[in-house]
Amino acid sequence: MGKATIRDVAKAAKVGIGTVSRVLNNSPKVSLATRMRVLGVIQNLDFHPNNTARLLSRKIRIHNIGVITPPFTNYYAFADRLRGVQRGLAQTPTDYELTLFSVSSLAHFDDQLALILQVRNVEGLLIIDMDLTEMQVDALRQAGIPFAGLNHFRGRSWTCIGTDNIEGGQLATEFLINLGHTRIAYVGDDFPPEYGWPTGEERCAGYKSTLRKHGIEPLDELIRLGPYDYQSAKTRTFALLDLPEPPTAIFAMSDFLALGCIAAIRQRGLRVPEDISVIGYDNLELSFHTGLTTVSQHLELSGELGIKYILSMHGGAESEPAAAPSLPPQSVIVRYTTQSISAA
Amino acid sequence: MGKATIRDVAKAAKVGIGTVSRVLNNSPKVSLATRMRVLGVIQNLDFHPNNTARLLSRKIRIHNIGVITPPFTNYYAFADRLRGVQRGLAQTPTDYELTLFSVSSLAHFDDQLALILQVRNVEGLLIIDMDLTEMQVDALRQAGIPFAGLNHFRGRSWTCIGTDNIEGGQLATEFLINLGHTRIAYVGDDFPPEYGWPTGEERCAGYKSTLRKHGIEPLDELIRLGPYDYQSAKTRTFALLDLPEPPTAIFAMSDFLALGCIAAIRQRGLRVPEDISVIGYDNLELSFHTGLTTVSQHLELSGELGIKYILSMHGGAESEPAAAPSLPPQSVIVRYTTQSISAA
DNA sequence: CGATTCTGTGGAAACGGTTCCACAAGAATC
DNA sequence: GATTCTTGTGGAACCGTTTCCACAGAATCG
Repeated sequence: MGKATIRDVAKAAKVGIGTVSRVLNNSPKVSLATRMRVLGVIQNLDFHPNNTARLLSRKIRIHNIGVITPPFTNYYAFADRLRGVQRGLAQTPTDYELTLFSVSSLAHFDDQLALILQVRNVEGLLIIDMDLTEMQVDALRQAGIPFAGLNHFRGRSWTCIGTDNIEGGQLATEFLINLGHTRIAYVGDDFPPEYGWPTGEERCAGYKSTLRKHGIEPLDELIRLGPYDYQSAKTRTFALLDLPEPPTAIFAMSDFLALGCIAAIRQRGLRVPEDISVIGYDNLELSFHTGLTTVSQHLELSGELGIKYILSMHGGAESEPAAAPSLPPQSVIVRYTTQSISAA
Repeated sequence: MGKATIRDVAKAAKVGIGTVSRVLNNSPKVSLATRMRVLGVIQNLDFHPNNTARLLSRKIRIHNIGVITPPFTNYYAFADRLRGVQRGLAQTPTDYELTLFSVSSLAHFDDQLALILQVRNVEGLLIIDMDLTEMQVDALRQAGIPFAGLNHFRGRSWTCIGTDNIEGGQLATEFLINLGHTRIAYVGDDFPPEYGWPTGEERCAGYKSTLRKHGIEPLDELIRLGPYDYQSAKTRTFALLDLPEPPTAIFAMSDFLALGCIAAIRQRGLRVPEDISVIGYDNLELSFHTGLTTVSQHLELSGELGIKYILSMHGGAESEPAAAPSLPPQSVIVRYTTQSISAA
């Protein structure tokens, strides 16, 4: 059922297949009577034309690039990357389309990837903020689909376009230390996080190593890990504020969580940055508007470079992949949520 | 050229087409020597398999819904809507994919639409923040593609999922008047705006009618129209502040512009809301984080209802379109950028 | 009234892959 | 040495449309 073809329709309406096709395409050369009869049969049989056959017959080739997107928390980080992808695509005069696959869990990601591999309806793949297993990488290579991750993970054998998270963690921590802070808390996600990406772990490692470099021992009570959401970041910040000796600065693993921290601090009647400094990570467009000090990781640019990389791969020889594009160095964008401890 | 088929490859490699297909699909039942020879020929001829033929032959049917997105200003409004679309799709257990078409100008929009109609690679269409001409509507209906606009325009013959902009304009203005303001400025886009949507015009109409209802004559010097961008909103706000008698409140046509207004006011050393109140329109997630008072227009929900509407259309009879879903009434979300004039 | 156009219509061939059956030739088995 | 099994291969048939050519019958024309 539901598998009616144009031939079934033709038979049922006692016309030729050409006539059915003409009706479907609103060709004027069909008499009204015939047209009505055919349309009736189409309704009856619940016939839906198969677009694949249509495209094949018309010799239309469609090219599209898949974009795999993580679940919905921190949507703006994804949005900033996607904007870059669209911008990059618009700058290249090609007829590629963008197909969005959204993923609701790690298992679902695996399914989606398997489906994409099987159907192969995509000539390139951009994977936002998710990690790949070696098996998945092999499968992708096998299938000859150019792909890149939009993010950065250390030591991966595949192209990741993003900035180094350990370095970024060091940068943020160094910045706070230079401001005179020594009691610096870290608010981030669990290890291993739900979606298997080591981003938070790396940023935290950068935080710890920098503290040690300056002779400060990282304290467990100042490192608050948990689910990656706004509410939870608030809760963990409250816990920090309840400490006998609260931190004077917080490094949040992302701007999204940083906003949760700030909300919690203000809710307690404390001021940012006068009482506590907060630095985030991402430099979302959102963070410009909220005046958040943060580490810029060139989200939008990563999307733009990513799509261009994919497009460059597809034209030519797949044996020698184009050099992975690299982003400019990340840096601390100083705004209004951090200040020197001596100024307090 | 570039049009090599599997048969060309077979001929050139002196093998059967079945063998070529087996090489392409990594079937184990091909001897190494043959495989290498075929791969060589594939490289030589620059052969790329036609995926449409593949899908047809494998009897795989792909269903996708197109999403047309406006240019890149105010990307977060689009992102909030898109998030709703993805959420709605995830809630429905179907195998639809989402294809993104981005549009860079009105002419480009027309081209894109024509292309979509011609190729018909899409079984439903969600049009974000763009208006359609009657011709375009007819063409879409003709093609039998269910579609909906994510926004709201008065008196359109097609389904628009959004909240009424005149009402919203009234709501915002009424709110400011109730706070005691009488010198209320409006900052919005040009009429007719670049992309042909009357959103700004309608909001401004609501603003004017509400002023008049309260016996206040709208003043040209307080109505500042111009390009839809952040910088320009700042410039226009500076002009308002330079007036002999500046406004005590500003109604910005969108949260995005409102943030520009606020930035300008603060840059002059004035305070929001103590010196000037600002209300926006949209209730982006961003606006929650910036503490902006605004009119909620249920952006995310519009996406969710939109995709569900499209999906419901496609299953059943196209003759009787499902009732267009309607959003809950909009309301003013009071945050921290507005206050009573007497409190100053 | 026969020749010519026009209007609808039927259906074979084509689009470019996959799949399945047939089969050759060498290897393994008895 | 005859039989069976295995491995690799060739190519027809098929997927579901569009398109083009052929053609019947009605209308128009000289």
